[in-house]
Amino acid sequence: MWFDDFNTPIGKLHVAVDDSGLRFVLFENNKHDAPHRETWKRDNSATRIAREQLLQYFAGERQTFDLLLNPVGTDFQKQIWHMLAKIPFAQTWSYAQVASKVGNPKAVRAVGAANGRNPIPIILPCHRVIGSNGTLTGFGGGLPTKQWLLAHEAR
Amino acid sequence: MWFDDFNTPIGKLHVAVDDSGLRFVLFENNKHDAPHRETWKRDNSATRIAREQLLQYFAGERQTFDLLLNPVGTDFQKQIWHMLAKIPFAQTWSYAQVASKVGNPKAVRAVGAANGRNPIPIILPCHRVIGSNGTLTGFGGGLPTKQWLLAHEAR
DNA sequence: ACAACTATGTCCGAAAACGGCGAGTATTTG
DNA sequence: CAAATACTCGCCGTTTTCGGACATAGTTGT
Repeated sequence: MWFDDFNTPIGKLHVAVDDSGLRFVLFENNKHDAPHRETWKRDNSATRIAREQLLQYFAGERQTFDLLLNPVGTDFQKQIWHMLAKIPFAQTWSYAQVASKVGNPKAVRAVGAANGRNPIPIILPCHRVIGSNGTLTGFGGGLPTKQWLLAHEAR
Repeated sequence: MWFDDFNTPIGKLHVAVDDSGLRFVLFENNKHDAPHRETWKRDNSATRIAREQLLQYFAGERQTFDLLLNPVGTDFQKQIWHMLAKIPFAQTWSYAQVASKVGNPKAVRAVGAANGRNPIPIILPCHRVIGSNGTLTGFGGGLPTKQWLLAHEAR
C-alpha cells in the first residue's frame, strides 16, 4: 500500500493505493482512519496520478476522473458507490433518487449510511447527494467542505 | 498458629500465620473459614508485621508486600498464586492471560477456580484478574470490594 | 474412575440500536 | 389562510449487543 498527501483548497488530503487501485481519499480530520497505516510506503506512480487529477479538479481543469478504483465494502455499498460515479459533474441527486436508481426505492437511509462510508470522497462524488428538500446533510470532511465542493463545481 | 484482626476501609480483616509464614487473610464474611480456628492464639510479631503492611496498603503508602507467605494448595494452585504476585500494582490481567503465562492457555476456568481458592487475597492480588471482556467476576470479599480495591489502586 | 462442579473464552445466531432519509400530519407563524 | 417548522413513523443495510451452546483444565466428592 502506497500513500501520499498534499494540500488543496479544502485542506490536506491523503490518498492511498494498492495493487488493485485507489483505496482511500482521507481528509485531514480523518473519519475512516484506515488500519495499520504506519506500514504504508510513501509515494508511487499511482499516487502521483491520483494527486495530479485531484489537483486538476481543484484547479477547475477536470470534471471527471480516470483512475482505477478499489473501494472495499459490502455488496450493497459497492453498488451505491458505483452509482455515485454516474452523477454528472455539478449536478445533485437526492438520497431517494439514488435509492431508486439501484432498484430499492425505500432504502433511503441505507443509502445515507453507505454514502457515509464512502472511502473515496470527491472522486466518488458523495457530496453530490443531498436531501430531497435540498438540505445538505452530513459529510465526512464536514458540511462546509461539502458546500465548498458544490459551489466549486457550480462555476 | 497465630491470628489477629483489625478494621480496614473494606471491613474487618483476619490474618493468620504459622511458623512457615502467612497462611490466611480472611474477610469478615468468611469464605474459606479455616478449620479449628478456636485453637489459634492471638497476636504475634508476625501478625503485627502483616497488619502493618496491610494498613499501609490501605493508606496508599505501600504498593508491594514483603512478607513470608505459606499458602497451602495443589501444585497448580500454588503456581497460579505465584503468578498473581507478578501482576504489577494497579494493573489488571485477564484469566486467559494468566493461563497463558503459566504455559496452559486453555486452562482459563481452572485459573478461575484456583483464583477462587486464593487463601491470601489482597497480598496475592487475585482482585487484579478480570474477564477478558473487562467484566469483574466473582470475588471472595464480594464484587463491590473487588471494585473498591481496583479503584483504590487506580489513584 | 467418573461425574459434577467453576471467579472463562470463543463462536454463532437473533434481536435491537443506529444512521448523511422521506413522506405525511400536526403546530406554529406571518 | 398559506407557508414554514416540528414531530411521528416506516424503511433498509450495517453494527453492536446479548444470550445460549460448546470446549477446556483442574479440583472435589462419590
